[in-house]
Amino acid sequence: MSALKLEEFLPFRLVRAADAVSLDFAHIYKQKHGLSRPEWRVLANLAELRRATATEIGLRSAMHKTKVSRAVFELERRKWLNRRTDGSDRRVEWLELTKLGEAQFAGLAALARDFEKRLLAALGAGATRALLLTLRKLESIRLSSNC
Amino acid sequence: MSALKLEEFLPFRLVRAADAVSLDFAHIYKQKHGLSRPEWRVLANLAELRRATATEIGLRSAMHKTKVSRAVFELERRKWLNRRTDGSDRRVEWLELTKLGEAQFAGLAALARDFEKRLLAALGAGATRALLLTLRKLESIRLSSNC
DNA sequence: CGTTATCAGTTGCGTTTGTAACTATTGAAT
DNA sequence: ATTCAATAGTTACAAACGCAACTGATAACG
Repeated sequence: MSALKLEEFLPFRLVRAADAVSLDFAHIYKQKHGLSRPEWRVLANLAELRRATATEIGLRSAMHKTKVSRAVFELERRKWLNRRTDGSDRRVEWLELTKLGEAQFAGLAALARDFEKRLLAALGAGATRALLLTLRKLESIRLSSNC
Repeated sequence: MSALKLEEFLPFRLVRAADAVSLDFAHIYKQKHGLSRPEWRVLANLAELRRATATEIGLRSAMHKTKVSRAVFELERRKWLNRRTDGSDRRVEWLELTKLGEAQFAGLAALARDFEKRLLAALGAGATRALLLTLRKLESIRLSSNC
């Protein structure tokens, strides 16, 4: 009657798969550098953007601003990034990696690309492309009526 | 050099999409019944299995046993489920939904199926099937060397 | 201008989480 | 039989989290 097949229910399956894969990868940056996931994300975003604000990073990676704030604080403490207040709007702080931060990231990025390569090999190029497309579609849909 | 395109990096994309979809759905059971995600999961598993142990539920939904333990406690407090110690192995506790629990679940399951239907409509049947298959493949792969 | 709203980012605080240690029970080994 | 390992589940504690309230700064509007 009220049957709901959990194994075919996307919210459930997505979270379980995402947890599995991301925990698997998290093992790399946690083990090797003691980074948390928010810290890894800030690092990766900053490596890609060269220069960004905390808000920007939060938007791109769907992280709460307090998470970003704390991750930035920790990376700054490690001297992996530095912040500079914007000249024309002193609310804004521009973040960028230090030489040290870039170097640390380079090592991690190599591991990430390797991980990526193995995923691609396991799934196949077509399925991977299709997956990325489907994920984008999923993100663009807002189904329940939460504001 | 050390470029890593985050938007094409699966661990990142999977988590972000899963967060979006599951938060979207979580809105339903949080708003309507004040359930947490672990609680919802225990409820759904139990509705499907009719009878299960906490360990079993933890395995099926990849939840830490303390999470399951606390969710079970809360659902028992609400009298949505009851536990009975196994006759031949008194370590094991069999869980099952009460009439109340089943009734509450029935309402939620209807909303879940509706949510599911809208997802299916948005993605298409083929893409949905492909997604589920790909997710299964992802879960079966263990890439990094974490034991 | 002066008031009010808005925005970037931080911090206080209660809640949720995972780790590790614990209880209780059963199975295995000598 | 006695000891040791393994298992189901709970609990204590510290870390991580999100919300709401805050500071400081700019923009918008009368």
